[in-house]
Amino acid sequence: MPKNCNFIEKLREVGLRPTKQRIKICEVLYNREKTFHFTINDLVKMISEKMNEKISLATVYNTVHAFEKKGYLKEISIDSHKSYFDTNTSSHHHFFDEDTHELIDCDESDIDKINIKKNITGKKINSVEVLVRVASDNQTQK
Amino acid sequence: MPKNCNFIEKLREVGLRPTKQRIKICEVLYNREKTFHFTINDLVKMISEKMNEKISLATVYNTVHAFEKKGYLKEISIDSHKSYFDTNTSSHHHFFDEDTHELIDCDESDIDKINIKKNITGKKINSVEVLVRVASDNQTQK
DNA sequence: CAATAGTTTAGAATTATTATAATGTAGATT
DNA sequence: AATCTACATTATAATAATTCTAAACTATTG
Ligand SMILES: [Mn+2]
Ligand SMILES: [Mn+2]
Ligand SMILES: [Zn+2]
Ligand SMILES: [Zn+2]
Repeated sequence: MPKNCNFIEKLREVGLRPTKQRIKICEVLYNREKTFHFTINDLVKMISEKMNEKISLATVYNTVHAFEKKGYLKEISIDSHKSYFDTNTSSHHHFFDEDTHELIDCDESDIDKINIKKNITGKKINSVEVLVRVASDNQTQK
Repeated sequence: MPKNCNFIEKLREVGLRPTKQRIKICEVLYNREKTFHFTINDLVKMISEKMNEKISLATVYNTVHAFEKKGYLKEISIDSHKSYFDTNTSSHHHFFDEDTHELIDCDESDIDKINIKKNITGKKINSVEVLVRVASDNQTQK
């Protein structure tokens, strides 16, 4: 965790111009110990809270999608009503807390290898991901 | 597959009034051999193609969500840009064809039992579902 | 220091979904 | 069968998320 990660270089490497807005977004997203999950709304709030300047919503959308295309971010679909993004771009599974609507990572090593007996002819498997929906234990004794 | 399924009774059983709109939606959804996946848009098209009368979009939304709440339909999240529904309400897995954006069922029996080693304290598992993303085999030799 | 290609921005446009409120209807009551 | 009432449908308006637009700005190149 270098104090001042060189996001300029990182951005250049993938052909994105290191503008101050993109560097700011990089800082919010990647200048931390652990990966995390966020919605566009979360990100906009984080930026406006942690920084003094405001960034246009369009720029946030554009940059997030540019990062997604470059493989810097991963989009997670759990709730069709919200778009979640993940700074952990590796293939992994999730718990989704239906009480808090929180996403929690689950490493591939936390789940035994998944064996799929069926296959689709002419198609190749790109990813296999598990979504485990969880909820509070005490409200289940109906 | 009775020719004229008694949707009126079915609707009454769960406390929904059997209006002609709901019966029409039932026919489109359940008067077939196999379960299937659809978006609201698909459903509206199906109704207007198969039937002569038009049903208000609001009614389609309301009815689909009423059915979902009653457990007659299940919502599937794969693509945050689209809401898919499933007339197969049992717990099952899916293949998602990234070329055609088509959802294909995968029975629980087609995948070996999934063993989750991690658990979230205080939380109970509600469901474990797998999403297998597939794509054409020949475009993968980049 | 231009010139240029790429970027940001505010605001408009689009799309999906939900809310509203007036009208209609199924089923019960007389 | 006429009337009543709660629930439904409908057209339309409102909202929310996302994308588009086109003008202003800026990082890089020469
Ligand atoms: Mn997207
Ligand atoms: Mn829904
Ligand atoms: Zn994750
Ligand atoms: Zn299905």
